[in-house]
Amino acid sequence: MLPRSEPGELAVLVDLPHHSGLGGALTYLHGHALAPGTLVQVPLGRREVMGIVWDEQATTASPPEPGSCKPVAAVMDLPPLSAHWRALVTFAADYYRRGVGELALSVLPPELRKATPAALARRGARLAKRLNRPAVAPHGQGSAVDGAAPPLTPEQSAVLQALLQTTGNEQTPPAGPPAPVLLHGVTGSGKTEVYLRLAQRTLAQGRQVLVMVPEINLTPQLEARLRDRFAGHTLVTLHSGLTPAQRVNHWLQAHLGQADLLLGTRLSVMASLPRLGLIVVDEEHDPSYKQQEGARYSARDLAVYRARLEGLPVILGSATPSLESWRHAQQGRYRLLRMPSRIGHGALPQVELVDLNLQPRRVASSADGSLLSTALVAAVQEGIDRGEQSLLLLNRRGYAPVLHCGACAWKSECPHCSAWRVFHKADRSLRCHHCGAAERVPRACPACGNLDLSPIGRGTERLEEQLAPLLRGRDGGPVRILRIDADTTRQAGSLQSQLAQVHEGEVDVLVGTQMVAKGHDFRRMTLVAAVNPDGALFSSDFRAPERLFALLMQAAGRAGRDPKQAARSRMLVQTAYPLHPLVQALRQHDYDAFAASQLEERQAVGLPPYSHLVVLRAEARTVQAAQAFMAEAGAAANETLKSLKAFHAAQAVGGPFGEVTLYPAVPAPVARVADLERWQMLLESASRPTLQALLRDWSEALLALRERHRAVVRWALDVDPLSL
DNA sequence: AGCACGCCGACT
DNA sequence: GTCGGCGTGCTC
Repeated sequence: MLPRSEPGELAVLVDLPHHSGLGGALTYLHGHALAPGTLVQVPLGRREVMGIVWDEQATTASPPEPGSCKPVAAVMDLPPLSAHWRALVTFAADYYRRGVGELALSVLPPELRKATPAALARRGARLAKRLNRPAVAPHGQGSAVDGAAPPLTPEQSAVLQALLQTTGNEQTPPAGPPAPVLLHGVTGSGKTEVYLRLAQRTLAQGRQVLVMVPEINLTPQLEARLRDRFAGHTLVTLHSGLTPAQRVNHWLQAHLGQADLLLGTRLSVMASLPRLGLIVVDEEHDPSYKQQEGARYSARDLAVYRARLEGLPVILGSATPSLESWRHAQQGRYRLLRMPSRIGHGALPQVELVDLNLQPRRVASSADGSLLSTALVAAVQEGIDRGEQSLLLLNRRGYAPVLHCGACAWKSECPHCSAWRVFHKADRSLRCHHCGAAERVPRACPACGNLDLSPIGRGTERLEEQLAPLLRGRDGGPVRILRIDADTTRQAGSLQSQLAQVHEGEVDVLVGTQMVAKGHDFRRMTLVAAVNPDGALFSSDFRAPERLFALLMQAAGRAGRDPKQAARSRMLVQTAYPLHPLVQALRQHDYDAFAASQLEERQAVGLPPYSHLVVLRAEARTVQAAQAFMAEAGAAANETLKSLKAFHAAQAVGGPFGEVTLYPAVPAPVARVADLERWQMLLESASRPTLQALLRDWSEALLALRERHRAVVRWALDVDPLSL
């Protein structure tokens, strides 16, 4: 039992990395007690930093010498962060193996962390002034009121009816915390209206609503719709695209309870919402909910945890649920509600397979045999002739993925990465998509001087170029092709303006990467084509098929959104594997069949959701350094596992001890990036508690390896990794 | 992580 | 003679 702290001592979290040895709270002095969750400024070394008063806890490291504690420098005039918020942060830090202080401070807006009490007071005054000004309707007439809700379809009614039973209502409050709901609704089935109705009820109860989306820039319609429907309420957004000032203002409005709705990306799951009453996670399958650096949390999983913690309803919505959520629903841990039909008479587009094995006459082919089939070109032309639009999907930007010398077999290898540099014709450059290194395309082969360098394979640039001469515009003029990918949308606002062109009908054919497959409501789109999806069918990444299926289902949803055109809307899939279960399921729009086949495969080899994974990733200057670190880390894991087993046997309590499999360290799929060798080691267990118990001890042991492995530039644990 | 202190090369 | 490279170490 640790001695109780002296009166006047406070536990305060500051942003120190986990490896500093000061992962927990530090002790500071203050004249009187401060409520946990209070923001304070404290001296730390030679600087002054933001800290959060924390609950007294046994893990608080005692100061090296009594009497060496410094006093709190300033107390921020802000309501303390709630016990719920603190519990969420504590859980996330523990589960994802990060320092509590590091995590807690990292989820505050950066501008808030730099703020002084005076600056915060100024901001607060400005926000209060804005709040007192009456909300104004679009044309300045009186207070804004919420917009009218459209009538519900029978399917929406049924789902809402079921949901109201789950979430209770004024007359019959629910018994116990409501189970998470998985809303499986095809694109265009009207999931959003269900969210809106639930939000309406929650707002009417005087509570806040959190709506999460994968990427806010890709779904401007949702924000517009929420603002329109809830014009009488305050909506704020939270995402990394905001200016620092906007971000802190929006965060404060949520924290102060001034905002009724928060629409945001994954980082908003950690927002402070004192009156929170409902969480919606739209497109719950989307990989962008998983943070890929720092604390690698899954915002979807944390949303479910937060809802349970606070006893709130949470709705996960998707047309192609993640297999994790799907399994939970099948096991009855989540409640499954379904919306299988499209609103109005809109049918999902007819999916037609173009069997590349049966395509002898290639309209355009490139060196590696990838091609544009006559069927595809004809379908696009038909659309143009009717004044409709087509979308061609190719998940590869640039002109060609590699440049090749026919004389000496030189290839455009990146000098810093184990990857090819991509040929970008637009600016005549060779660019590495991993480290960003760019160089002008050489005139001649750097190895042998041969002048004849040929591009191999095809990216969006080349597709655009090859397509143009094969099509003619509606009035006999040139066809209007627009390419949208990360290269054409680098500038701020360019994505919006390019999308506007499509909406205005100034484009016949849209060529793009997956970024155009998400969410956009293209009214004139009647054809969607997947040009070359086969790569993902046999990828080494076990989640590649799941991602491909979601992408293609989502892409299919882009076609036929106008019910008048829905009947003749099509999706073309060029594939050499027309009998592949994924392709067959796609053809039938059959998510259930796809999920069943995938789950069967996953179960057979013991992959998620039938097991839980943790990956240790490390980057080092040399292969030897990476391997040496991995060897010691692996030995430490085995040690930890052994003592854990012994402890479990001695205790002779609890359930059976879950087995943990430790796989040998292997190079990452792209083994070298920016001159750093990347290695990884996988741990797998069917028992999450066992894996977590192992992780708690192992991660501490890993910290001790730091000094002896200075050559390892960085390493990190990835709990529940999305890609291996 | 910051931000020190701490010892060795080219310059106002 | 100083400015500055990043190695090592500490922060209640």
